[in-house]
Amino acid sequence: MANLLKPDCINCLCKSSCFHELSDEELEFISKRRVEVTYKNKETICKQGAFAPHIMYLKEGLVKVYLEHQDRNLILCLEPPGTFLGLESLAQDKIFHYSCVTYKHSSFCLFEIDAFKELMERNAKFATRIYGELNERIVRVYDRMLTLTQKQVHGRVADILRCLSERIYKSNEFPMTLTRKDFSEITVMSVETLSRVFKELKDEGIVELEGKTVRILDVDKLHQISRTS
Amino acid sequence: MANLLKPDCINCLCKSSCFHELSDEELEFISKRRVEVTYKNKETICKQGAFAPHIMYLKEGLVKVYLEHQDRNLILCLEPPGTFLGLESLAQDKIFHYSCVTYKHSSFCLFEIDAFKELMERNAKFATRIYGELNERIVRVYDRMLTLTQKQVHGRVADILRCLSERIYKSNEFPMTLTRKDFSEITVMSVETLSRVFKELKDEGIVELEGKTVRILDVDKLHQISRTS
DNA sequence: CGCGAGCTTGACGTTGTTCAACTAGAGTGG
DNA sequence: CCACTCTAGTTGAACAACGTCAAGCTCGCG
Repeated sequence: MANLLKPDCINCLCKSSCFHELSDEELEFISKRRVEVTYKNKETICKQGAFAPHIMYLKEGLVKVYLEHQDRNLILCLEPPGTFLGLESLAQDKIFHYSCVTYKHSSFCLFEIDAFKELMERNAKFATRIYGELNERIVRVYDRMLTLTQKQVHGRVADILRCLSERIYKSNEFPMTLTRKDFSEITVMSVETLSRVFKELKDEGIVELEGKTVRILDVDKLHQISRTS
Repeated sequence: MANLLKPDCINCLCKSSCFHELSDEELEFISKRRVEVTYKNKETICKQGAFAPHIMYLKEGLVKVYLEHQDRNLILCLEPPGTFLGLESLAQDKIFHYSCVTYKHSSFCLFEIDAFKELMERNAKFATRIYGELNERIVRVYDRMLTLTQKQVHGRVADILRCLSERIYKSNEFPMTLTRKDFSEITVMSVETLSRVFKELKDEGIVELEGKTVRILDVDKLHQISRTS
């Protein structure tokens, strides 16, 4: 570790805004019950059904959160840096309710689940913030459910492109780290269908998909496709 | 009102178990910021996008929670008595994130949202219980998402029948208060397809659907259909 | 140069929707 | 009490959307 200062939650620059509610004493408490881990691409961060010993905070990278179902998976959402994973395991049974896998090299802070829970019970404002995090996720999942059940293939592809552009990378141009297989899993369609939809989007000049970058050329049309399914 | 005692949260027999965490003083506090309302069948309880002035607690009845999307709706879940509605509006913007409509005559307690929130900040154990309620919902929604995106029509119908039998009515025999239209909306398919699936389930002796009662005759087969899609 | 993974393309099959016709039962008015 | 209407439900046939299968392409890599 190049940094002379032992990293901790007090001085951390990438900590969640939820932690702003904590006193220095509380930050020190949680800092002592925290470890940092990095994962390579395609590594499993947590496994559906396994014990949940910690809450995970994604500092850097990109992960998919998914349910395992027979040979197919259902991707619940993608998560960019700055999000907690495993919050669903706090309340009931300390079992992971989903699996997570990295889409690229990613680093995490892991917090002992009991310490995290204790902090929530001690500090109501912190609890409220965490509540808000979970809440944001649930509202996003509602929306995703709408996309997957009510929209046709074009709308679904448009929605995921918008998600990557607006929520994950916050730019109209972003790297395509996902393979066609990944992307088809997220949009819940076959790779072949995805390929055909991409072709149409390219032909109509709505997106550029050359090499390893995606460029959204016509945001309005993409929105329109998203709306009109 | 036949009851001589003014109804309050302290003596209420159908209050949420979350309220067991509250002191008498806190119960009195929330009781004063509470009203009771009853709705007839098909009445709208809350409207997606509108201000959320209260948290709703379903004492008796049955409601559908759904997102509005163009001319079609996406039903997020059904809720039986004993559940809170509107918890998603606590954290962020005090806007209802979904609409709710009764499926039959239903009665609610409505709690002022700010009072509810204050209670959560004052009493961490109560907050934890409410957190748990939201959490249970999110996990259930994940599962529903799996059903709707990964299973074929037979599996989806089987899942909803199981939901009604196991979670809502807790019996293998229950009244069919839903119309075919309602049911098709829940299972996300056309009424015609639903009709055909019902016919097959009847023909195979798995369920009985005569008149206004549903009787599940072969639970194992229903589970199997649910699993094998 | 050959190999293989990831991607694309076309032909065809499956699933479920749509449209239209028909049926049964409930409610209404004469 | 009966004819009439209306709605909910059922059934069949045509059709659309998407998946599957198979073949071919492209590009990086040994």
